[in-house]
Amino acid sequence: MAGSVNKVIIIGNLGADPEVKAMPSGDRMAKFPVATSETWRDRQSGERREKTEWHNVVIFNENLAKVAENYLKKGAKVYIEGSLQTRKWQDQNGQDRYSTEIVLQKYRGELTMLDGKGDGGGSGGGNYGRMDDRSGGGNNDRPRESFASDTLDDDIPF
Amino acid sequence: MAGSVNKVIIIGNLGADPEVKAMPSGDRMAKFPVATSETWRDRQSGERREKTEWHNVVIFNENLAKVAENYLKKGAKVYIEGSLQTRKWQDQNGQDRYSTEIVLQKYRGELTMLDGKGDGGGSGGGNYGRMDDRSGGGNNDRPRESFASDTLDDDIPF
Amino acid sequence: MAGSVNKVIIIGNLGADPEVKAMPSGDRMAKFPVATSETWRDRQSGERREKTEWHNVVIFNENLAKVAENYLKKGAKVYIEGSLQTRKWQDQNGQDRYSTEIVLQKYRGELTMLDGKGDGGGSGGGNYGRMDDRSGGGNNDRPRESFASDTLDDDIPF
Amino acid sequence: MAGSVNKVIIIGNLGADPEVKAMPSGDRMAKFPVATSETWRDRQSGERREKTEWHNVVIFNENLAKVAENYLKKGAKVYIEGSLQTRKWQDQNGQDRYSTEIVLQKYRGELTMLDGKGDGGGSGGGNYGRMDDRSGGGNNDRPRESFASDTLDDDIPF
DNA sequence: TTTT
DNA sequence: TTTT
Repeated sequence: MAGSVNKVIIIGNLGADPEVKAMPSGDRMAKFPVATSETWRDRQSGERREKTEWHNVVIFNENLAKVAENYLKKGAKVYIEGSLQTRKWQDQNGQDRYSTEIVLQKYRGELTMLDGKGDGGGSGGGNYGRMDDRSGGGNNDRPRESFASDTLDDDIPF
Repeated sequence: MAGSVNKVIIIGNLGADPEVKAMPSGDRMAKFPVATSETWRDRQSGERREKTEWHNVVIFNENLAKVAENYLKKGAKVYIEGSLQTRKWQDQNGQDRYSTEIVLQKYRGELTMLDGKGDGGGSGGGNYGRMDDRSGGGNNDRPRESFASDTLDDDIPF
Repeated sequence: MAGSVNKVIIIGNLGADPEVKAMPSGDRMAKFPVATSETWRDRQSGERREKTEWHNVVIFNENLAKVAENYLKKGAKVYIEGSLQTRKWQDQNGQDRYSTEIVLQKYRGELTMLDGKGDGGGSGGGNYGRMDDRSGGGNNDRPRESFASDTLDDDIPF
Repeated sequence: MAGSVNKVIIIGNLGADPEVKAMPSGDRMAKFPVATSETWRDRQSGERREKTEWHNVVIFNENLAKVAENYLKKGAKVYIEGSLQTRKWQDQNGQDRYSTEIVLQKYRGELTMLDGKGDGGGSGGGNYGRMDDRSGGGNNDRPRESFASDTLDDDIPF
């Protein structure tokens, strides 16, 4: 279908440390749950109420998976931009089940840490602020920090 | 949780006519599936491939439900902005199941028709472009078209 | 034009305290600058580089203007969702000038504080997490905290 | 600054054919204006009113610039995702002026055509649906249609 | 299972 | 003028 868009933006907190696995290709992937919630005051009772939504975030992306592995942990607040995918699987009884996930594909999606924890000292220490992966296809073995140099063109006179 | 965001933006086509029902409150709700898809050329085989994702859209909103009822049908292209909600239900065997939906709450979310049906000229021709619901609480029985008058302040000198 | 969307999402830090003014209607408006920036390492020199972008945020919204007045100050990190507007004005020489702003209209837009500063104590203290204004037209004189009760329908069985 | 986001999403119509130029690097860039508008009915007079906003879109991206050159023309409806940049320049009197643009950097941003020109059936019909550029650094001289093969990983078992 |  |  021409002309479609599938985009999810969440800001929330990790409910658990990321699980990181190697995929058959050798690339790593990471998964973690993120909670978003809304609070409001019930009109009738005046009581405070809260509704929490849990999102499964799956990162198929070597570089962002490393970032998740190294910098994210339970409780961290993140900005995540990905797309929705519903995956079909079979339960133990052989019945079809479906899980909807927020997926950051290779070269797609963004992950930004929102905890003001800074860059942890060290000179020239890493800035892992906006971590989207546009490092390009092929072998990009430079450490993650450097690939941001691919994402902004510093030669163009705006 | 303070400081969370839960936002989905999709552009896609309705896979079926909207189902519209009255809720216990008397308000109408509408549901319909929307497909988004991506196409790419397989790197190995050179073949064109496509992956379609289906999204369940649920509108808890009297006015937008009417819009869906009156203007949307199978095949229509729409812009939808809502939030993700995973709903738990029991299947016929009493087992827990989960469905993730894109929900447009009362006073939240946007629905814009993208089919170029336009207003085709003519005076006062209907423009149903951006249909978000901000018609306010309480009884708003004016026809949907007029409630946009609540959403932009025409008195403010920018 | 049917079918258009005009949406800006920024996460950044206030460069100054909000300016709040009363409008002719008596409603308050608020303005403040927000900085976003990107850092990367220059491919040639290996030096760290940074580019900061400044955004003028203008809130035409009694409730969110109050929130800005009471809770935001220079340095605060915020999530802002609004729309782009370019405003024409005349400079001292009578020449046309244009300024582009991120505008949160009445009943439109969102403002979320991302500093983990919490709810500042007090019993049942306010949760000012997601602050979008959907409080409806007409007289809504309840304090800001309560209007969130309009934005989520707690009667609907999901 | 760690943790910032600068994102604009518009759906609107081109006000003119794209201007395409070669940059010093040899890459092409494209520029075009896009209109978004909102209509509403004036609360007092009952008259229909409309406010159109013009956005300058600038594409610093060889592949998307080609797409713009080859497929977009005045009147076309597009989905654009980019970031805000305010550029400083001097007018003929040497006075500083500022222009705010929606910029699609190299390897960043999305451009999707929303005119229902579709692929109209037929085998192998062109699909130019989602055109974001993630083709990677370096020379990517394959025709634009094929670079999408870089953007989705067809080897990963979801 | 997070956070406020 | 922010922030890291």
